[in-house]
Amino acid sequence: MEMQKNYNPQEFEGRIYKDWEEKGYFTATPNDKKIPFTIVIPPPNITGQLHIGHALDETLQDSIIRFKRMQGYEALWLPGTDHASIATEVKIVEMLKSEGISKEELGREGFLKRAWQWKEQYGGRIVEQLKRLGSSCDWTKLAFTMDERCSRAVREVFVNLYEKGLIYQGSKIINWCPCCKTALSDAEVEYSEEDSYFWHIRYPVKGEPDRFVVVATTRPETMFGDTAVAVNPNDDRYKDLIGKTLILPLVNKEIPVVSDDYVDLEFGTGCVKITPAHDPNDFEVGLRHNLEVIRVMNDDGTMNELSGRYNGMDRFECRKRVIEDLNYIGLLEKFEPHKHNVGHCYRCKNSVEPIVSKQWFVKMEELAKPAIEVVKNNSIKFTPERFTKIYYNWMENIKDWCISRQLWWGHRIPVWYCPDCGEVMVVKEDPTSCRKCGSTKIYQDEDVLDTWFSSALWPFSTLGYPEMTPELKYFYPTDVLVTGYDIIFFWVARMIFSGLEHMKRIPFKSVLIHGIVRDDQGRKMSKSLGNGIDPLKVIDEYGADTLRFSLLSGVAQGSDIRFSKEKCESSRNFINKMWNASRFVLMNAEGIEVLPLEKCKLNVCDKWILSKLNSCIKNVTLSMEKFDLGVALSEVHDFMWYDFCDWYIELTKTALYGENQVVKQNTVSVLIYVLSETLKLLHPFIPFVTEEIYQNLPNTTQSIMVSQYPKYNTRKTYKKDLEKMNSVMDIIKAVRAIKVQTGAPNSKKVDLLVVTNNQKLVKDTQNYIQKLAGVNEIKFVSSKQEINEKVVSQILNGFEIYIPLGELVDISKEIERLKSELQSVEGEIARAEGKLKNEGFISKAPKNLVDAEKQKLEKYLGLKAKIMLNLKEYES
RNA sequence: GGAGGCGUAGCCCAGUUGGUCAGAGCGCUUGCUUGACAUGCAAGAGGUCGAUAGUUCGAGCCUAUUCGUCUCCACCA
Repeated sequence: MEMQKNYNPQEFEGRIYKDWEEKGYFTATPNDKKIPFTIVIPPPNITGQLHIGHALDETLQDSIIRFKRMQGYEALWLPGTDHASIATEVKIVEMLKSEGISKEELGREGFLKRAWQWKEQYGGRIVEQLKRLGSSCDWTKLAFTMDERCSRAVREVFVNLYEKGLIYQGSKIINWCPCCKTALSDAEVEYSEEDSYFWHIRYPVKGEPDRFVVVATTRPETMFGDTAVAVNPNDDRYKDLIGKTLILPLVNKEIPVVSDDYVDLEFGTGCVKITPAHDPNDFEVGLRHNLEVIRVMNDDGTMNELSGRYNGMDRFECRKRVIEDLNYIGLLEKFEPHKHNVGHCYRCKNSVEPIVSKQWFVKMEELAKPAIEVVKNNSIKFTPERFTKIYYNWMENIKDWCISRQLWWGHRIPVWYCPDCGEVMVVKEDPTSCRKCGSTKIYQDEDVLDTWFSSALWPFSTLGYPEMTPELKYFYPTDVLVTGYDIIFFWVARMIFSGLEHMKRIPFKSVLIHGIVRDDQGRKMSKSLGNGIDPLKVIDEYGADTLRFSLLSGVAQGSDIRFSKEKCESSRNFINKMWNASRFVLMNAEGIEVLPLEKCKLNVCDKWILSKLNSCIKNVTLSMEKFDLGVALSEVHDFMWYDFCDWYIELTKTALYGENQVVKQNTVSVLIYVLSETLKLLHPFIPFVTEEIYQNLPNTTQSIMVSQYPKYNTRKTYKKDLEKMNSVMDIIKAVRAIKVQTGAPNSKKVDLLVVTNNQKLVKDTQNYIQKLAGVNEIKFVSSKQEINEKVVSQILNGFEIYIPLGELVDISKEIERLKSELQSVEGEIARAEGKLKNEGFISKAPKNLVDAEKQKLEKYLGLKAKIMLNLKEYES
């Protein structure tokens, strides 16, 4: 099979993926002879399609799972999608709106029908996109957070927690989104600083004309819900007011003045209006003082009948009107600009209202303790480690989790009420009648669960929980969870306490945190900026491997990465380089029987590249084990390009273009071996192209996907040959440099005079020196003095090389170079001497270091002498 | 208010436990169609590692302070 000149991914990526899939390579089954390695995918939301951030997440996971699979683990990457309750519902409502329908018009049943259609469409699309990325997911286990399996798990968990008293219903202050008309958990609120005003309002004191208490507020529209004004008990200004009664303006309601430590003397006026129904702190104050909780706002953000004449008005309109009216009646003392943080719904971005509402909660205190413990005792490790602090911070200050949502798309809360006898049934199977009185009029709770309630169970619900299936037994706990730092609270933390509570075991051993993908200017990708990158377009243009390479190259754990066209291009260039190197190897291997390495006679170059390969394997494996994929990738990249292509391939040309068939066969065999091993190292990162090339190698019998990952072998490091080749390479580089610096034409071949006591090495490798450095004839001389003509020189470690000037034109440049070299050598000498003169260094530094320094000094002194000698000669 | 990240070549970033680590890529300069590759090859230029002080025989790496920048958490009405 003929390889094309340039790498062209479109030709093979689709075909290869299909082939893998058909052969069943992605499927993992419990196997006692193998060790399991499991990753569950962070299920993408079915709200739309995959973005570049997903591509990063999936590429990391796929690379890890492919690595482990090749290492011989029973590697399972379990795929799936998330119903994303509120996010999807928002999208569907938008879609309906464009059709001119509201969700209420459609009704719950009709709405859910549309939602499932949506799920089919977008869920399917996401799966296709994952496949195009090359994801080696076990599709036979594809899950969805609302499928039968996961729903059963949700039901089981809810009932268990309820029966333990860890789920309860209560009226508390929650975050309410008036736009989505649902409660939100604390984590679902995003705060941002906004310019507003601090309004100072006079509340008249009852029975004392012209006396006012001035309260400062940012939310005057909630004043109708005020049930007290609080002052600090130690505030001398207001001591006499405590216990008195105030008249709430505009509605002329009587409210007391209470004292509470919560009030800060320094802030505002020192008097705080207390609105228990609309502020979390006020709610607490209200509890302490037994205050009435008066809710003045409707679910949609309009004012209700308790707000008097403002009834029905939107909250912001009401704020404006209240201020105007207070001003009109002279009760607005003043207002000043004020910046404060306002909470917004993480889905629709509208500002949320703290509101008292009856909701379902999970009691967190007991669940959090063991979840903290498993991280403290290292059962679960965060990479990078600094995220453990963020985790502790959240877990240690956690409040009860509001899990009910006033939405339709999601897991409906498994609670049934009996209107006849008031029985509440929390059960695993849908009941048809009241278990107490037998009434059939029972009805189910209208609300659904927070979408994260089901995601929290993902590592075990997908494997069969509550049933102890063979899969659950074998693959749980999973090994690594790969995700962005943005969902540590939403998801990672909740999976940890859920796993511990329901499985009695951690859900995963380590958490690999990555950052977000930014654009080429370092900006976050966003719809408003329009700077989003569609991974599919990148695949269309460059291929999936290039996309993957770009995402992985330079990923440092936990930090954000930039994505740019330049990056894509340099990734593609690398793959193209590798492609062509392979093409070279294959062209030369044609018609030659490839020998196993053991039967090859290895020369110094072969041993050198094998040693380099060996240490590359060691380093790459080490980095992979640490999930440091960026480092691992750059390690193979460097080996492939700088060692294999730039040096080894060039070195083999003397053999390949020579006449000796045995040497040729040996060389081809080594080339094939090294290439094949390198392809394996690269396969987890760029699976398609490595497979395509691998299939073209002679003697390939299987897919590279299921081949064995290269292993480090101490016997395959040839230390002496490494040293020899370093010398040879030094000589070649020196000759090249001299030629360039003296302005010799590239095509011009030069003679080379060498002073050395290691003539054998030069003789053994003279073919390479001649070919790679453009050298004509190599002669040995005993010393510089023996040379009669004008030469340019280079002093190396153990070698002095001289090139007769001949027609080489410009030696002034060489003099310049020598001078600057002299300068740096003198610098080194000064540094070494300084160190060695330092008593502290001699006595306290390790001995080998001191010795090394002494040797260095000697070496540089010798170098200096020779450089000066040469300089003197040129200048004469 | 609390916590954390980052600040190294023109740009974007690597630098494991302090001692050949001052590095890669892109860009730049010079020269090359050298029988795999111009998506390439060869040779170069370019940085007092944000600032200051300290610990140490020795600091990009440790400590303190400071400046700049970004992020997360809390949310004093």
